[in-house]
Amino acid sequence: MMMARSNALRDGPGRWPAASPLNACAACDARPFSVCSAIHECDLGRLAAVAEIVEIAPGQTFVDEGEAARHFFNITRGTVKIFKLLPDGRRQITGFLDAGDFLGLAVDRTYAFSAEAIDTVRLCRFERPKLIGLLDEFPAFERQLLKWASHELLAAQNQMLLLGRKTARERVASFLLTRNRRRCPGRVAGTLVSLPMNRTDIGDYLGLTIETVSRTITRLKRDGLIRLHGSDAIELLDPAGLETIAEGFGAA
Amino acid sequence: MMMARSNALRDGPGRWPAASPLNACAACDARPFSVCSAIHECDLGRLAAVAEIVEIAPGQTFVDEGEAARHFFNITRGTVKIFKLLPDGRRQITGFLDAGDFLGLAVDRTYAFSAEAIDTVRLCRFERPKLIGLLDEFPAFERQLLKWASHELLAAQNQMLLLGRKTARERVASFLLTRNRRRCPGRVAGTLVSLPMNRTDIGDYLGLTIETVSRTITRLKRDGLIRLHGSDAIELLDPAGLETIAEGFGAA
DNA sequence: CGTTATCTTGACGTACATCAAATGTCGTGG
DNA sequence: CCACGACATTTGATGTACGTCAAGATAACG
Repeated sequence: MMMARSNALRDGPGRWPAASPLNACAACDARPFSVCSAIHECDLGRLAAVAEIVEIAPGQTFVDEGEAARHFFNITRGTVKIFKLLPDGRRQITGFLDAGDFLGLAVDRTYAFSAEAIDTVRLCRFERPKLIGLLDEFPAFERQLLKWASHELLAAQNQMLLLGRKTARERVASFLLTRNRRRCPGRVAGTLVSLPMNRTDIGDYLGLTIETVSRTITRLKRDGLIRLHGSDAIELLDPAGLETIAEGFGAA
Repeated sequence: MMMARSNALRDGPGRWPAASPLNACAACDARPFSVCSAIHECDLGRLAAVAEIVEIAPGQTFVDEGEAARHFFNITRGTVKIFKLLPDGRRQITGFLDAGDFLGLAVDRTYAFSAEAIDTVRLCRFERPKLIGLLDEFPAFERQLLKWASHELLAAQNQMLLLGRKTARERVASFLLTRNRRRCPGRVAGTLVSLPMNRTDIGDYLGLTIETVSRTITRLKRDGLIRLHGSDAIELLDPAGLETIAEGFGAA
């Protein structure tokens, strides 16, 4: 069984600009690939009016499982981890969210998950009633949100397959490929995967221990499939080979 | 590693009534607890016009992973299993759907899952463009669908926690409780859980083998937590005790 | 350059998988 | 009603992938 981990959160709250300038949304780097893209440029004022820009320090938890759900979030910079805990400290990370990702649907009055910033995160925070009001006003926005939910559901099913039926090697290969497919602002399409999260996080995402993750990465390296650039960036030397492993053909 | 299973599907197609009477939706048993409840009684004709009532024989697959996604579905009777396969036959069941459940969101042009009837299933089938047209027409319907997607997302996160971090005993206890919490038409709220799916399905849902499922059930029985009524119904003798196990307090 | 956290590597244990066989269940037909 | 398969479930014996425990090796940092 797994040990509780040190949840070393910096207790200083992030900066919380009291109000967003009306053009904040227009200037947002993340808008092109976020749900907000559904709102026409000329209506961005309405969106900005209900958005509060918040900066979260690395390691800071900004959503607590079980708390009354008061907000939706849209990540505009950095990476967030979403997780659930068992009483003895076992943890399952159910997703990593990057710039452009929307957060807060998996809720039933109270949050069903916690969320913590991995690096410095900037996000837009929406009070739930206000955002829901916006859905009434902009049907295209609601449609986009439904699309996002579908996308997340698809990812969740893939993750269930991974957690329920894949080997450690298949899990790590899948993880690296999934990470590589993300639009990371400032990264050209290529084979260098940046991993802002640490090995413990990767383990808790893949249903493995840190040791197994480390050993598996070492083995992929030995097999010439990847190369490490520091411990937080991995180059995919043979994406096709990794794909074959990830999809479970290794055992066929 | 897991073996490919006998996918004994009856190849006879189900009955496909050519058209639905206009009052079909008004008479539907599943409407009160399905997404269709968002459409007002007086507009049910519009819904019925795009719904095709289909009956699926036990064991018949009616959605194939990778096929072009042409339909949405709403289950009105029976139980369906949703699953993903790996090339060597390993299978992960990502959900069981009962009357009132909606199916078809986790899609990206092609279906990301397969769906098979467990018992005799009756469902409403909607061509995707037509249902999407209905969303434009009835915003409340779209809202309801977003709510359903959120609900599914929440369930998916719980399942990820189960698959990634729970023991076999915790998984089976969780499964029984989740099954017991469902609205099963014709079942009074109580402690008798009906299991239309077989042990192999349960194993593939919980990320375990059939043998482990069986042994775990036997042990829960020995411990006085459950009692078997045949092999497809289980009585929860101590729901609170099961809850304690399911939530992982056993190891705390 | 120590100090400390993170990552890697090694030795060993275990929960669950695999392989194999017995038992139970149910439909079918004599 | 009972005998007989065919299949699902349970039980048993054994294997193994990954977890746990314990050091080292590296990297981050003042």
